[in-house]
Amino acid sequence: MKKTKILSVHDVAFKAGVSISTVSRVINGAKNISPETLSKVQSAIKDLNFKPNRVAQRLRLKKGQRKLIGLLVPDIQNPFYVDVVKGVEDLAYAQGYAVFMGNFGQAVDKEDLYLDLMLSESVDGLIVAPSTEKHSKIVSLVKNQFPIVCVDRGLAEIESDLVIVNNYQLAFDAVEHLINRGHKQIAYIGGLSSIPTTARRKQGYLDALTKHGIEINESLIKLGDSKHESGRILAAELLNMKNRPTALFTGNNLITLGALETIHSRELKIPKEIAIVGFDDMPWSISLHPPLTAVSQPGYEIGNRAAEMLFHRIKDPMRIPVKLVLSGELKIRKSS
Amino acid sequence: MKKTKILSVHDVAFKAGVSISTVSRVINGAKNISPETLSKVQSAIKDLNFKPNRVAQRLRLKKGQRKLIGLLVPDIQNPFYVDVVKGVEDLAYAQGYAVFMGNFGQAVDKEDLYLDLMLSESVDGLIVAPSTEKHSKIVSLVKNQFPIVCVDRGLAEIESDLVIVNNYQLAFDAVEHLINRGHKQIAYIGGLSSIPTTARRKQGYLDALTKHGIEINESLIKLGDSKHESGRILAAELLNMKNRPTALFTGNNLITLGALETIHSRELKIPKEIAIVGFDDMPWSISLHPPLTAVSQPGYEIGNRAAEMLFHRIKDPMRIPVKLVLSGELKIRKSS
DNA sequence: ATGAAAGCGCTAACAG
DNA sequence: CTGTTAGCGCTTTCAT
Repeated sequence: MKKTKILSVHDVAFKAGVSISTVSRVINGAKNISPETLSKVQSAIKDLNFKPNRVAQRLRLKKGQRKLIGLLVPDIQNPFYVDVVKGVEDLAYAQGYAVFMGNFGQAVDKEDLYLDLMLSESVDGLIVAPSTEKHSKIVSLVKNQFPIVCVDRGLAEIESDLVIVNNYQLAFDAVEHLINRGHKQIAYIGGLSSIPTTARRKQGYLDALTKHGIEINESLIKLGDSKHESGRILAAELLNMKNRPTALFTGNNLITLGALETIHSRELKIPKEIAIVGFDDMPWSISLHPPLTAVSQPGYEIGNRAAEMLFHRIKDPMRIPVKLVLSGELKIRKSS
Repeated sequence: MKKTKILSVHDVAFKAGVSISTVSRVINGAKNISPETLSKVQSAIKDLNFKPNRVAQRLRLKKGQRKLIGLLVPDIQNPFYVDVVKGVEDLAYAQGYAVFMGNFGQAVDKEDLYLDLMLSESVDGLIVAPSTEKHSKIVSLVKNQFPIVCVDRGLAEIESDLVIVNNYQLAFDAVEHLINRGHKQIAYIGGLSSIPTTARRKQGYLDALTKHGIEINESLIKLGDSKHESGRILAAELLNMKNRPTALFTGNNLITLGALETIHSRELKIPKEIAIVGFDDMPWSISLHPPLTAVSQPGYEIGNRAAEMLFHRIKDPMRIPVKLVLSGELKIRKSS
């Protein structure tokens, strides 16, 4: 039950018989230290099991040296973002960075709040999936050269580091695939209309239809909020139509799962009675009934490269913005 | 492109024509402030868009007042923990706490590292799912009255706040259900053997078998590492046996999904040729082929209550430890 | 090669 | 009711 006192450089200095600045020097691997002093201090640190207080360090250190980055994702329930998170976390970890994560669940006020939180925590930089293309806070940060890299979604009217996939083309391919399977009544269930990717994917859907001379039917386009629930409900609306679609193109992971729930609850046969291809692949897509045809995005890779880019930018805040487009893939399985 | 200077209480004080302590007072909602001073300072804060630096605040504040908690989860890829995280985050957010999250991917060294990181970040308390029942660092923290609440897994030889489900009983029920369906060759695919829940669930499995006079067959018990991959491989081993099991009880989410992948790749009919019930339910269990019978744990609730308990403990570090057992439920669907 | 001292931005006595 | 001052634990000149 003994109270573990909180140790400071003073304790180490005392134990090693040196000054606190010397302790600080060995912590930070300064070069001009005599071997004896070095080992004295090192063993004092080890004996005491001393760990420098990161809060104090961060307060003292300046921009770009604090070894902390922020990561702001829209929805941690979405497996795609989980992969992204893992991708950045792994690289950060490997480079000695800690990551402060915030999950804003598509709520704009929460997004802002987290943004403020991270700034107020003095992060060296930020990885963000902006909820809209013109998020003013984020835009002004990049304008002010604050290190930011965007993932999954970019910013309008300003260049920033960015890692994405080609949403438009991927959606186009997915829909064209459906058309090639003979479908003409193809519906699109998208996420929040304010989210850039929603629009891109929708455009891909639209253009694929147009290219093949299929008339756009607005009632076949449903935009919800990117969550499971919304996929479930919107799919139901679609399936309730007198002239209902024969195929569904679902705009993300969670929407797909929600739509699937509706389809199954009505015991519709996939793909006979209703075909479906989803944006975002999942580790268990193959275990679904039937195995799901899906657009696979390299989430882990996205996160990884984003972290890499951020570290570069932290080192050089003025370098020109880099836009990295990673490639996705349509995985054709049995649902289409 | 203008450089946004970093603001401090000084700037606000200057603008409002008061001293920094007054500014600090209004930030912290002190009571003895004249109305005029208050409004002067408030508008200065608003005009400048000043946000106090949390790093400095935390350095200065003492234990229990820093409004930051740490959350350490084993595997963010596991949907169960995602729910827990959300549960914690939502309550923390509502109470004005920030949460520093670490995901250690079952790697003990990473777990330790994150633990150190959070302490060194001066968190007020910690919510942890300890990788083993006798994690020495965690044990010694609770011994030293550091506010900690464990989720999903407890500690041996010491009382601590704890939120769990009755893993033993739930596993027992699941297996008994399989027995009632006529199965005698029931296999168990568990996670890391060092994880407390793995043992509890295994014991439930064992006892259900014994109760019904079914002999334990050690070769039907496979312990892996709690991940998708391991479920896939272990299920394959099981299905390769000459005298293979007719039913699988899978120890968690990811293992279930992995096992399902193997089953489907061999085109085995569920539940005819192989039945399966999994520990952990998922939002899309119903969309699997066939809908999965699963033990449902209230992840969100677990996180929520854990956060609640932590806030209590932070306020009163000496109070007696509380153990909260939430109830789970066997959801019988079509895979068994 | 090492120590003394200033200061990061903030809060909390202590005065008045 | 408000201002002055002393640190929180650390890094970093500036001396020596």
